Amino acid sequence: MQPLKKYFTEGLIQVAIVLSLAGMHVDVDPYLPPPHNINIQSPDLTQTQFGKLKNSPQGYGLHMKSPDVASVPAPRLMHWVRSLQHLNVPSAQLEAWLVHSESDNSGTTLPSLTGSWDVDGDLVDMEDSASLNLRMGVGGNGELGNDPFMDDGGLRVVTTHSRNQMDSEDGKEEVDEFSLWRQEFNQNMNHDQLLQGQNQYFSLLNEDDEDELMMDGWRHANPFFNPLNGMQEDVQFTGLQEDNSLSTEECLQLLEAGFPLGHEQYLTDLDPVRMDEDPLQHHGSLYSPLLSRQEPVLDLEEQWQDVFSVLGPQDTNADDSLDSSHSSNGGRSRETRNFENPIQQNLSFDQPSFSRSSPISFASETAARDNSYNSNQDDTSLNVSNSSNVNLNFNDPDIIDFLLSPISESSNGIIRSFSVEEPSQSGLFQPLLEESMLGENSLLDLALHNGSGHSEVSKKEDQTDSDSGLSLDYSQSPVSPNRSESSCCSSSSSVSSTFSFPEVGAVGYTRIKEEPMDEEGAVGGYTPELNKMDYTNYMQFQYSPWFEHIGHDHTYNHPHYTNQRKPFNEYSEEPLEYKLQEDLDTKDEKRARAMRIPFSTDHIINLPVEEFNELLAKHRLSEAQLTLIRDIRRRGKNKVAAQNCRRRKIDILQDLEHSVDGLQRHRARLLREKLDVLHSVREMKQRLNDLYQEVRSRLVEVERIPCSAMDFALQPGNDDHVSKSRRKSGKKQKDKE
DNA sequence: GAGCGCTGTCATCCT
DNA sequence: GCAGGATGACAGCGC
Repeated sequence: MQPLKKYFTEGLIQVAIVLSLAGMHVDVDPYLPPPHNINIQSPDLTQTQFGKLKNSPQGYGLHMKSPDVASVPAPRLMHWVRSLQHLNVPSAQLEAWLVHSESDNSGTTLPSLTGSWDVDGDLVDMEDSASLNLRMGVGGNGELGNDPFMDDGGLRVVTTHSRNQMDSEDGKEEVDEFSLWRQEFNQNMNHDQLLQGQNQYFSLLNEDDEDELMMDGWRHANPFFNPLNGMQEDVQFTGLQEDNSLSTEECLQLLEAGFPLGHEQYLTDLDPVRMDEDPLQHHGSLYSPLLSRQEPVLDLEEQWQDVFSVLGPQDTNADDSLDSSHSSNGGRSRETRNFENPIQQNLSFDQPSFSRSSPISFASETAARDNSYNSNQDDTSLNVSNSSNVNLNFNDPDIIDFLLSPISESSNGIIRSFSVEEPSQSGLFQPLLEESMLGENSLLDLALHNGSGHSEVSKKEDQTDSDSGLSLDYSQSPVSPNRSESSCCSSSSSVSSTFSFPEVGAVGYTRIKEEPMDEEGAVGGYTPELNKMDYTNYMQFQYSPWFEHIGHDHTYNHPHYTNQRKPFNEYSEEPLEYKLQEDLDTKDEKRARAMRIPFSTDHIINLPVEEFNELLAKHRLSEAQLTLIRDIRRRGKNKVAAQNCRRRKIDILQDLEHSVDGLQRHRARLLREKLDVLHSVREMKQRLNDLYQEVRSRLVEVERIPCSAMDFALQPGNDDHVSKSRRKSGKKQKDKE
């Protein structure tokens, strides 16, 4: 049995270390020796030290090397080992340290302070708030993770003690030392490792895919993130007073009598193995109804991303908060897991979670690992939940009923430090929300206004789009470089018979879209292929998802758009003699007539090179005539090219206008979605605040706990700040007593 | 007459 | 090297 024990315990430690190094927090405290003579690699020393501790009256449950370990069946150990794989921690949690009781009814509890404890209720270890915050915020909840040695297969006794009581205890130095060592270990190892993972995650945040993943996972897990100040709204439910506690009986009564089965499962039936077996059966109820489950994931993700993208500089804070929360969960790898499976993330009860990543979490300060509720043991307090991944839906009336359920006066237990580390959102968030929404409303109005301004353009484009599908036969273009010589004359004839040119002179490129075109695509020098070649980036942008592509005609070299004032058949069917057209003479025509050029300018310009050369060869022309003919041809072609160029330029501008129009519409839509999201967030915060007030009032009424409204106000700031405040308030309370 | 848009032309580069 | 397309620049023209 001893080898088996050694095998499993060492294996667990190794697995935990490996997972921790991988950025996943695993509470290895119970597996490690006290601070003195630390030799992690020496299980013998560890066993010795903890065996020493175990022998002490306070050593109960402290060390995994205790004989309890040996008594743990191997399959269960294997369960624990396997449970280490489940590191998904939801971000949206409400953490609370609800119930601690002691068998001897001496139980005084400290507000949500973690610590070692003994079964007799004697103080073993106590950590101050700072330590608690460290643990809870950066991974201290690992103590609430799986701890096989805290698992006796049944109910867990969760006891906390005031520091005063702790100080009054004698013979606890050794245990205190161990406590300090654990604290240091958490700080030096877990915290550093987690920070390292956090930094690694920070370094990856600039990547778009990471942002998407982050947003995706966070969107599911953190509906209470404040997009305005970018702060994770750390909300912790902690006790109000130190000298009150919620008795185990009361908790059991709560569960037995009124607490709904579903939530009872949340709070008690948290066997990781069972959850692992069928996590999906829980996920539905674990999701916050504040977020529409029916809304497509991509839609929500898009909205969240849009919101954060619009928030601008606040994104940094948001990222910080996110990073803090996520990194506290162990780094990137863990984040990826969470994002990949937000459901599992909400269902992984066997892994520690952290308050910073848990804006609203509901966790009990318990050392129990199986989170099971065993009513057969009467000397234990209710392990309300594992600190991990128990999400309470505060819109759920069952949850509210549970929180507001009467607490027996005979109870020696109490919900302790029931404060919320966030000021009333109506006070803090509301102005920010209003300001943000106001600003974005202005942006929205502006965007809509701009969009309307471009609507005319869109209409024009839409109208022109009706013509966009028409184009001319490419092969029929007289200026087409691909046009075969054999088809030149015949095709030109057909073209000339098909089209008429009302305008004299060059056809204006601004009128290009007013003419019908065939469906054969672009013609001439400016082909779609050329367009793609020349404007690759533009076309890529044009075909972007949000860009409503409107086809444009680029058939600039179509004969219709060329400077053809005469039918093509005039030179193809008639003799090549110069035909005087006094009314239509251009400068070149006049020059040609003056030089007695025997061809029309159209022939000179539009004939293919070979035919043109043949034409020149057939006639005996002087050098001046030849030069003039070549100049006419060059200018004519250049004129057409210039027209095409200008036409193309206009089309590009129109396309850009369309792109701007489409982007503005897209932006307006995003702003509307953002407003919707902000509205939802505000509603959620308001509901949460109302719930806080209800809880406070109920506590005042039932428990007669004097507490100020500030104790139930959401207060911003880091955990340390709130914890210090809590600690100070606790001292004040003691002083009053 | 100035301003503006359209057009033609030239020069240049590139294919 | 030639032909021709593309394009910026300039000028002319008409409104």
